[in-house]
Amino acid sequence: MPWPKERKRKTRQRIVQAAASAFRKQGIADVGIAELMKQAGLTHGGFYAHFSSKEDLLAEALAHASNQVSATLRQAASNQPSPSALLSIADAYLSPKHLQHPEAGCPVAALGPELVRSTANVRQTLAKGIRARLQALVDLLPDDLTSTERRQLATGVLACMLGGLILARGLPESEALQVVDDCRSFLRQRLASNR
Amino acid sequence: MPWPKERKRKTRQRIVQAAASAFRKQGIADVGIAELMKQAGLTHGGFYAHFSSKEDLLAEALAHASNQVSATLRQAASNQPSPSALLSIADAYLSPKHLQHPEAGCPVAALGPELVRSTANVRQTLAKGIRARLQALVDLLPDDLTSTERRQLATGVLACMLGGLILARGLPESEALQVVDDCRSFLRQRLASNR
DNA sequence: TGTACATCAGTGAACGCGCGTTCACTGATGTAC
DNA sequence: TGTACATCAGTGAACGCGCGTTCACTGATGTAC
Repeated sequence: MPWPKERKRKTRQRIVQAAASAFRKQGIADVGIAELMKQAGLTHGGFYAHFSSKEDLLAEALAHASNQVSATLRQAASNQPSPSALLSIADAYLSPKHLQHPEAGCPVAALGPELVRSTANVRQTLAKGIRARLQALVDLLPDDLTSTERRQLATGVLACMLGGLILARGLPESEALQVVDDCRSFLRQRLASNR
Repeated sequence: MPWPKERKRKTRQRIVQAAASAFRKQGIADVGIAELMKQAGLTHGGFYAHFSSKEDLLAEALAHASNQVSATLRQAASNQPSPSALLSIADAYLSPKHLQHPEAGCPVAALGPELVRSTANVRQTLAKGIRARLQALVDLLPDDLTSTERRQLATGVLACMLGGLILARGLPESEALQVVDDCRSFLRQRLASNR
């Protein structure tokens, strides 16, 4: 083993991070391997020492972005009592910051439809991410609801968060801020009635 | 005027229709001009007699798809009293048919994030479509609500519809059907309380 | 009524470009002796 | 302790391909006389 074993892992991680940002910012088709490798401080030829193809990297970048966002949302919910934990998550998701920074935000909002059309490997990673997000929300709901009620509530709230962000990004800034605010109000009222 | 003036208009319309389907089905980058023209029964060179660029066509195809979906949803709401009109629209939007046929469905659900990254012309068309959709929902809400309440309700419902469909398309079929059903239940309960 | 002409939607070869991928090579490092 | 060697992450030129766009040309049609 001529090179430190850690070095390759770190390089790979740099590529994945660059890819996770670039894909979310520019879309999958508009990001080139050469550009990505340059961002990681390398030349394009070395790419295939780490990944078998662009799609292969995409799946890893997606998983990375999903985990990143999950962690952020988990933190937003921490130390909040059950009903307002969901609201805190919605507030974080529907924030101006998230609206304006797709490259650091939810990969489903930034790339969802493109990912659906991708390879089986990418689609499986996407499905895994969605299931994890749904489960995380379900786990935050109080025990006195039935599991069906919790699933419906979690699904509806997540759908509204995702759709609200995508709608907002399709509008000029002032209208976009109005849309995310309106979605927050909508969810606040829905969750106040608690079922 | 050597050729019937109607002929060019009809040919153009055929290209727009083919593009509207193909873009929603395969994404913008994966649809080629040559393939599109073939679907319209023409060869690729003739494209530029009708459009100045692929982006130009995209804007028109988007407008076409938006109008198409608006008409479908308007029909779903027709003859329904005010509260259930919104629910009828949600049921149509969150239907298995819409889930399985992005090529004939909502262009925001099929292409939203890609459109946001596109040219100013395309983004303006997208914004116009979103505003029209929001306004259509607002107009269906009863007059005894304030305009703020109506806007928040319409925005929240539309966001949930859009997000629910995108989430569902990221999952295998049986889970996808569960997600759209759960969103419908979520909205039914939200709209039952009427604010 | 018939014929020469102008128009322009549509044809199909060609161009230029960028991208994903391949491959022969390099050179920094850990190991064997 | 020092030196020859094996490894393999990373380099950079090259390949092949597909795509958006251009352009000289065609031929079906309406119009002028």
